[in-house]
Amino acid sequence: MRRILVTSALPYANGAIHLGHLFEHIQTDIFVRFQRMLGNECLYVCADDAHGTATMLLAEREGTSPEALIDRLRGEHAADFRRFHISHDNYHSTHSAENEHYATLIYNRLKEGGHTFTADVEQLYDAERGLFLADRQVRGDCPRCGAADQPGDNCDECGATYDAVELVRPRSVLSDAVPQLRRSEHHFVDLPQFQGFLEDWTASGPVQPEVANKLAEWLDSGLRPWDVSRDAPYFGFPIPDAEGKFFYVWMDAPIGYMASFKNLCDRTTGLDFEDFWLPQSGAEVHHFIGKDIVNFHCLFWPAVLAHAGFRTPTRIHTHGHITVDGKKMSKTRGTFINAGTYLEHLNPEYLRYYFATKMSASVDDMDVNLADFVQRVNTDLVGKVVNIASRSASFIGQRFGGKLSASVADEDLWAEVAGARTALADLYERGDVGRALREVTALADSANRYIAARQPWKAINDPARRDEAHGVCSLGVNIFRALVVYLKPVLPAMAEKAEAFLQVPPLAWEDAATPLLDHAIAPYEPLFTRLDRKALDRVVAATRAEAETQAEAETATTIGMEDFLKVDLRVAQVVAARPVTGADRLLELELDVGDHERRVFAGIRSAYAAEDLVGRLVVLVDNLAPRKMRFGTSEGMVLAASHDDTGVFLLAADSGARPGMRVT
RNA sequence: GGCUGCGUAGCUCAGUUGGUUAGAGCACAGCAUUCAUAAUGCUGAAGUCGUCGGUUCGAGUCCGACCGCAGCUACCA
Repeated sequence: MRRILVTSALPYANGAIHLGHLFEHIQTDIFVRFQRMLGNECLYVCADDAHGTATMLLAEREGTSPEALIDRLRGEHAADFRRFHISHDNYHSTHSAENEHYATLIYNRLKEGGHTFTADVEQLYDAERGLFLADRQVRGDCPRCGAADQPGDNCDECGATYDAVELVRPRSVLSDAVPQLRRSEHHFVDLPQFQGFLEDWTASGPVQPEVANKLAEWLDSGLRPWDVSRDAPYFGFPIPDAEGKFFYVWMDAPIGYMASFKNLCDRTTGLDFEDFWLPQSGAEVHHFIGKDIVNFHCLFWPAVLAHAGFRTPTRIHTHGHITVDGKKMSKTRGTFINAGTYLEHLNPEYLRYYFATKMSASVDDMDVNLADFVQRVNTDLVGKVVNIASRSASFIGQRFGGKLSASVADEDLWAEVAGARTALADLYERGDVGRALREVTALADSANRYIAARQPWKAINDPARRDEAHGVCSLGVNIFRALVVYLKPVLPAMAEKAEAFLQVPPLAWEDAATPLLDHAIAPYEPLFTRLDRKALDRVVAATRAEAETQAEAETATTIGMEDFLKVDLRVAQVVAARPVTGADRLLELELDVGDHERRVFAGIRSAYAAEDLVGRLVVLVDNLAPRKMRFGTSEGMVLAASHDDTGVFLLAADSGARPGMRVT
């Protein structure tokens, strides 16, 4: 028996559980349930990632304490997962006594081992809010290309990477204040020391090949020391012997896996933390993560563990991201679907099944397609697999006293179905769940073909062929039972209903090897109903509505007339327009504003051809501060309406308006 | 910008080390069937394998450039 500890990445405590979290947890849960069906000891722990500036600021905005906020969210998250049948053995929090213990212990051991140091860092400080700003919390002009309003780590326009302190005209996204440069002492883990260790570890096979390539890139370019401290105010654990310093959230987040497990051990007899986490442990540790957090799990985490006296992970299973209809999940498109919204309208097992059909051992992204979702569930699952039980069982109940035949009617077919369990187990073990489900569907096809060929509905009325019909229908039920075994990691609730129908104890993997003979079953009741496309549309509509409510709440602050009048809006006529070479989205416009002219770069090239604009009347923000761009200086802004990806629509003045007229 | 991947029928995907006419499921069309939750079976149509160029007797597969998508680029988490 293998002893296996499994984790999913910790959801962050600043929002609800959505499709992305669900994909990962469903993937993990399928692995876990499969291992348990094999008879392995498999423990599955997770937690909320509670620390960091983001939770602190969200709590402040909601007028509550960080502790109250994270408690509330942890409760919501755990409930959402439970309703999706995610079988966590423990769902803890990184803001816990266990986590503080291990974070401190690990840090101290790294320090004692000479793997840490301190150094002064110059960082931008928001004096208005009284805190240091992360790179993404500062925006300004790109120091290389001059593009306006770029984040503090790299430029979206030209792709340059830089430090936030290099930004031209920086401002804080929290308060809009101009940040000050301040010096602060930070604590580092000396990652370059672990270069050789990580090269060996990566090569020893715990990650997928694509991930190994990515890691090789980082290792080849040389590791840099890892800054693991943050200045107060910060919501996190204090660093020992360092006044006003806290552990960076990514320092204590993976340790949260250990803490959650420790918390489970403390209330479970016979479960020992050290059996799983000491270097000589014979147990396995598996992490399931998204490709966006590979660096934390495959560089920092194993290095930190190994140098603090713990074992390293057995395997890190990295998955790709989800797109919906080819695009990133989006609130305005209604595809940023929260777990709670989904559950109001649909059975969670539909989603488990559909996601499962998409799972593979690679890190490819997966496209979720709503039409495909409906079709997969209805055709493959209901139409093929469940249909086998449905079309066989009624005869067993009505004509054969609810009893299955005493022998197998077609040994070859049964051998095909029962014999698939080895290959299927291998696919589940490797994480190739989508392929496993395709195999299961193919087995269902074989069964349906067999039943159609033998026509039990005709044979049953011929006394000479009555036994044959009994045998065919009984084999149908037995094949269905084997398929339920194969699907049970994906569809635990359906499997439970099937077990009641079959009148058997909980099915284990090896039960697929032996048929039920001369066995009484219960009357058949529909096990799984079809997925209604309208219900799915309601989920999308509800999601879109939530997004709109939220957007309104964010912009509904009223302003006085005096604020509005600060904006000098003018009618302007397009004198000349041309595309900007080197920029995909920009048009350069020359505008007549009555007594003066303006040159403006407008991001409307996707919607308007330059020649069509000449002569048009537009509305211009005349007193907008000039912006230096890569291609020149833009002296104003032309007003246009836009919503998400529906397009850009210029505002126009009706005929009769003259260039230079004030717009109020 | 650099990097890791991906781009194959309307949709979702398979295509092992380059080897004959490129596969599956779904959707679609026709036929059959009626036991089954309009569920099943058979047949069919559908692809310049992102674009351009190269290597080779031979390229979906190898190489290069470009386009598109996703992610990373270490202080968003």
